[in-house]
Amino acid sequence: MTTQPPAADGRGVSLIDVARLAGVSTQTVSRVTNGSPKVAAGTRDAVLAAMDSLGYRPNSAARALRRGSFRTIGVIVYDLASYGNTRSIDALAEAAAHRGYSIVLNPVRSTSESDISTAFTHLDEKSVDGILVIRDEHIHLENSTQIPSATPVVILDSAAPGDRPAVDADQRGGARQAVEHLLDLGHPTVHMVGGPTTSHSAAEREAEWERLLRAAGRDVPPVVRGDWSAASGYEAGRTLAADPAVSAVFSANDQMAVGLLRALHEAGRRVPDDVSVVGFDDIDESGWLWPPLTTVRQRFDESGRVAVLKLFEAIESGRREGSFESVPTELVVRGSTGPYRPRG
Amino acid sequence: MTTQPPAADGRGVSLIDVARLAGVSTQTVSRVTNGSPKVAAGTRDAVLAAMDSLGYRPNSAARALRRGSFRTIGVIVYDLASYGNTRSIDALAEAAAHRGYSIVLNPVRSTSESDISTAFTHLDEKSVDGILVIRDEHIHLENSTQIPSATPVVILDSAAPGDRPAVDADQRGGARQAVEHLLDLGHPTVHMVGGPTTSHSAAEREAEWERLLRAAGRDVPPVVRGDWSAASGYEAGRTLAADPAVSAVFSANDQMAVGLLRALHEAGRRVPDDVSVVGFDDIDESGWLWPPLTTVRQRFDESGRVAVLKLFEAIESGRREGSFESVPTELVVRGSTGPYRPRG
DNA sequence: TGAGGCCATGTTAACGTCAACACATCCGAT
DNA sequence: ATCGGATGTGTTGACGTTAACATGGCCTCA
Repeated sequence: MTTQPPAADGRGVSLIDVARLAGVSTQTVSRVTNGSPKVAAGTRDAVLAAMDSLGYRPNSAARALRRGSFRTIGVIVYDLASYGNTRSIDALAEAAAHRGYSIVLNPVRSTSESDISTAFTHLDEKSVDGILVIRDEHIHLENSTQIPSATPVVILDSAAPGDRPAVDADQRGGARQAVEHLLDLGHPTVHMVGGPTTSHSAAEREAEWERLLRAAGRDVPPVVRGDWSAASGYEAGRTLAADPAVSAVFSANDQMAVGLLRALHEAGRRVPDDVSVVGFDDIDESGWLWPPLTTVRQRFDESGRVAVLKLFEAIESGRREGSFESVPTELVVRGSTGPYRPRG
Repeated sequence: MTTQPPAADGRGVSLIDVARLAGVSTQTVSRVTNGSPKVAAGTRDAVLAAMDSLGYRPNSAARALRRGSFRTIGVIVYDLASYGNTRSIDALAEAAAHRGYSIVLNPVRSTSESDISTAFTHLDEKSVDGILVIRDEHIHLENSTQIPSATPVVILDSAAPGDRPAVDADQRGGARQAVEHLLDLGHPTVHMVGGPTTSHSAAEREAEWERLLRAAGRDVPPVVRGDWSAASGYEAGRTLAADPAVSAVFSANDQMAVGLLRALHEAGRRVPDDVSVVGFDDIDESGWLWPPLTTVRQRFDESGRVAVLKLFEAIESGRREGSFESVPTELVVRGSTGPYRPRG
């Protein structure tokens, strides 16, 4: 029952100790820990008993050295503190743990080549079995000779260059849900608060928004651009609030929508009576803002899960090229959107 | 310039290859990688050149096996998706990376003994050099024989049992800043939206709130309790909005304050004219809510940094007992608080 | 001029695990 | 009786690195 203190001597208990106590060879002990069928029941029990009384734990460093794999996947993430990324990582870590893998976290500050290379090098040294890159910008892996060709890489949150496997939310589909919802409510057109130009998802959302407006023969007003922050949403909101033609706004994320709502309030434009607002992400607060925010929910956890599965697939199959997988979004209608009412 | 593909054969390049190419012994190469001073400049250059042309990367599994340390610290976190924890982890990872350590992430779902034990066991097998536990509840490490006594543990976010080193924001000080701010504004008393009873920080904030009210000879109204979520804040807000005596509310976190604001809006109680609200945390959105939220800012990044430093200290000194460190908070006054105005 | 010491380098062995092979049994089929 | 083939177990060596010790050359100082 493992209540023993971990052996008087400072060092850990090894296969040898267990083998000695059980009166077998180390190889037999190894077979037991790895669940080999070629062990007699009696022997197995004796070994298990010995392991238990000694409090034996396999040493994964030795294991890793021996088999070249550490049962570990490296995660390179550019903005750990963002809502979605955290969600994805949480789900991803669980999925990985479920398979007996651990996560080595590697937050990267800047986009610079050298930072990325360093991260890859670092992970390579750790003998990770695969690498997951969470990144909403276009990634130049081409230059990264740092990635040993043997290590599979999956990109999360962005289209991947070349033929690498990638996972992303269905940005286009989500934007479509948002824009169609607003058009269905009778709004003559939809204004857009866009994300930063470097962002892949921002570009996708905008492209789809524009495509739909054109397809419906509506005006395509200029994009008011933010940087994802609530502060930038507020700025955008001040601009939009000043324009009486604005009756519906699609914000590329919820945080900017928060600032947007405040700007509209301050300008005396009521939501949703005067202006309807749709966000993107469905962060925790969205449903409890005033008014509660209609938004496009991303299944971040699902993305994380899918990404790990793809990675395992690559690890196991040894294949390096891969397909793109898109995770569906869902429109959540709340109080911030309503039917179009001409000014009067 | 490492543009070479990593050697035609599948396996990695080892010390032996480098040594052979440079015409020295493996030990000398090892000394170079570890920056030993006892290497002649000429030899060092030759070795570096060889490493470079071969694209050599040290194998950390072998290293770990040899020296029993993996230059890795394990992080056990109970709620990865929470704003503060993410911030802390981000800062902590950077501080660790700075010292050449990596982070193994170990999110834990439940509080159950077995879950915790599993996490510890898992990390122990990974030969981590230290463990950081991020947890806002009281932790029963006593029962965890799983922790090898050799591995230092630092607790972040909570008082630690026994004499283990711990780091936490100055919960009491933060609560004091909030309550004193409201009393200074002339409010006869301060109502409180509390966090879950299991939470350490919630308890601290409440205790201080109560202490201050008593010290000032004010009424101590019953705590309206939430679970940190905006949804629960909304519920709490409905209760408080119905009570005309409520003129100032201290919410144990910002998320609940979001829901609280909405409930007050809906009930027609204006903020800050009728009711002042103070939150805790200073999440990204707080400054852009309507009205912008006065709140107590936690320096999550600082907490993370301090925790790693403490851990390194423990790793290096070998000492296991440790002190408690508290990270100061800061009151951020915004639009949600104003002077007391008797109803009328 | 020789003793002592420092310096740069090499040699050996070991960290804990597991794959590959070798070797006993024991079984049933010829 | 003999052989082929399971079945369970032991032996050997290697994964890549580094600590500990060994060596040989050169410098300094008495």
